[in-house]
Amino acid sequence: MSQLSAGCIKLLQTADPGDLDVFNSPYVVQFLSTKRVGNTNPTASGATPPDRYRIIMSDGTQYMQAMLATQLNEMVTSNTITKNTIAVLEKLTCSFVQGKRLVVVLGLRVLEHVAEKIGEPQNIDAPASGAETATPAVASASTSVPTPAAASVNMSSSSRPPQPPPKGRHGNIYPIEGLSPYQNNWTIKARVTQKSDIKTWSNARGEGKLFNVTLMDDSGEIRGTGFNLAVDELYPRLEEGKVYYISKARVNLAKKKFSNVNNDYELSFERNTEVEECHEVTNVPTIKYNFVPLNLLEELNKDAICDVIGVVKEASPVTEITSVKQNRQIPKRELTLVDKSGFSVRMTLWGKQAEQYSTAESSPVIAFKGVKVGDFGGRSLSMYSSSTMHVNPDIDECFTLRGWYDSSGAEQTFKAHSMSGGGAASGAAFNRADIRSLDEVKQTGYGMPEKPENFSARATIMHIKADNISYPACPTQGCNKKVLEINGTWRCEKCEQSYPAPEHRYIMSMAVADYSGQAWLQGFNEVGVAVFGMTANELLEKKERDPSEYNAIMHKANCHTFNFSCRAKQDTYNENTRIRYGISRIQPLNYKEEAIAMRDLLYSAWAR
DNA sequence: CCCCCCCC
Repeated sequence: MSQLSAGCIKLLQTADPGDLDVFNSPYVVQFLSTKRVGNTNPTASGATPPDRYRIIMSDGTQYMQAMLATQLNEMVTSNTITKNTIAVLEKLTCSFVQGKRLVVVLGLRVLEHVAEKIGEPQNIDAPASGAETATPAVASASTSVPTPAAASVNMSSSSRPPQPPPKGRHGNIYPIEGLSPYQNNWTIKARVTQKSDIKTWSNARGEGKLFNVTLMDDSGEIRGTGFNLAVDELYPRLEEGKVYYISKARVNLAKKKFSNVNNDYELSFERNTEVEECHEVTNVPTIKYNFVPLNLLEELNKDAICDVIGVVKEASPVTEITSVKQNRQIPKRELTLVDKSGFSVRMTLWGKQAEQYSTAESSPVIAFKGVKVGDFGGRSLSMYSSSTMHVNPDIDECFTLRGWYDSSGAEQTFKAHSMSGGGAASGAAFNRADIRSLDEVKQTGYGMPEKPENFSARATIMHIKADNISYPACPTQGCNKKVLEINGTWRCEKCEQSYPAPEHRYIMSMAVADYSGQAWLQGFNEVGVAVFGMTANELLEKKERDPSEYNAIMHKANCHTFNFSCRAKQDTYNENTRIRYGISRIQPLNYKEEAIAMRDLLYSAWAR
């Protein structure tokens, strides 16, 4: 029988995600289970997303969860890998986002099938205390704790500063990790991996301007900030991507909650701070990425920070939004990114990033570091001012994507993260672990202060409003506009066309209840299709043919329980302000799935 | 000395 790579699970669970030596080593593991997860599509809205498999792999001592890349799904469906299969992992990727490590198996080779589990492996996750609190912002964690192995992959040498002692004035080259307020007379040799816009502020304590940079060497990274005069002096001189000797800056304690740079300290550039460009750039790593494939974005939590790379399929013009909170106009631009996973996702650029984005090249590959995961339309991405984007970076992933897109990707259609393709409905994915009771939603004023809020609920239909259950809509794909009958044809004002017949679309208003109370939920076409199991055209036809059958269908729709993703939004109509609850997703209960989730919940409670 | 990261 094959020898499992004892200890590899611990390595995979603890290594720096950028440590290629760890994640490309040929570990021998045993699969304890393969489980299909997520993503059934009950609204009959068309394409089904690819299945994904979560696997449990063991080294005989410990086991951990991982995802199987979708291109390996066939190994599960064909039973090439099953429970107890022993295989060599040939390629893995690892992302680490908000305390949640995501290991994806990209390549493996089956060695043998055995009858039983080897050893008594323990769940490596079980006692993981402090996982959430460890590193709030993780994209940076990987860059800031490089192991020597990881550094050597990026650079020609794995040696660390301070050595060899550089010639001339830059005697004491310190590693960034070694900086503290107790050190003086240091010099760092670091690459600017990120430079912000110049920001101005004005508050009770005064006003001014500032900028920040992220500085990185192969020991770690640190944030540097320049205020006022230092902006004038240094902002033009520090360029993203270049390497500098920096000395005589002040080392302050970092306020961690405001920074996703993993360092206890940060630099403040002062009047006498010295900055000199360095042209001899060995030992100074370039940005390291932990790319999350676009199809796996829904594995990440809202507000997680991650790295992605994709082809820009579309780029909107710059528009301006009005930030209510800040009372100012902010330029923004939307990009649509796609990748080989077959998914597309929207990426929002802000401010200068939005304005300066070049549309000269039609479908560039762009690598993003440190972007925020949002839940608009299922999943969306947004840049922070600390995020970076690199167009056509000189890295393997970029070349791979370029080749794929030019040979086939450009012709492909892509799956969006949203269930409701129409765009009218939007909202977060259903989150079983975070179901709200209807009473809580009402009592705590979800959606109250003008800001729409998403929540998940599990509720049972009590009553469906029978009048105005649908409207005649434009049959043009994606239009959905109400059409008017004029002389026997149906006119769409938006498309400026007439059609022989409309396509009826549901506008559902229904009372639902859970153990805590009831609420009225509003839903569009997908909701009606899910509830009645037929299109609005079909339902109307039945109504006209046999009203009693229609009544029976309406009646039968009651008392069914669904998982809902809802959006609470304040709404004023006829001078009445109230909160309306829109359904962005509706899923019939899958009792097997629910039972498994409850079992897992019991197990996890028991494991603690 | 900022620390907001926005909108649909």
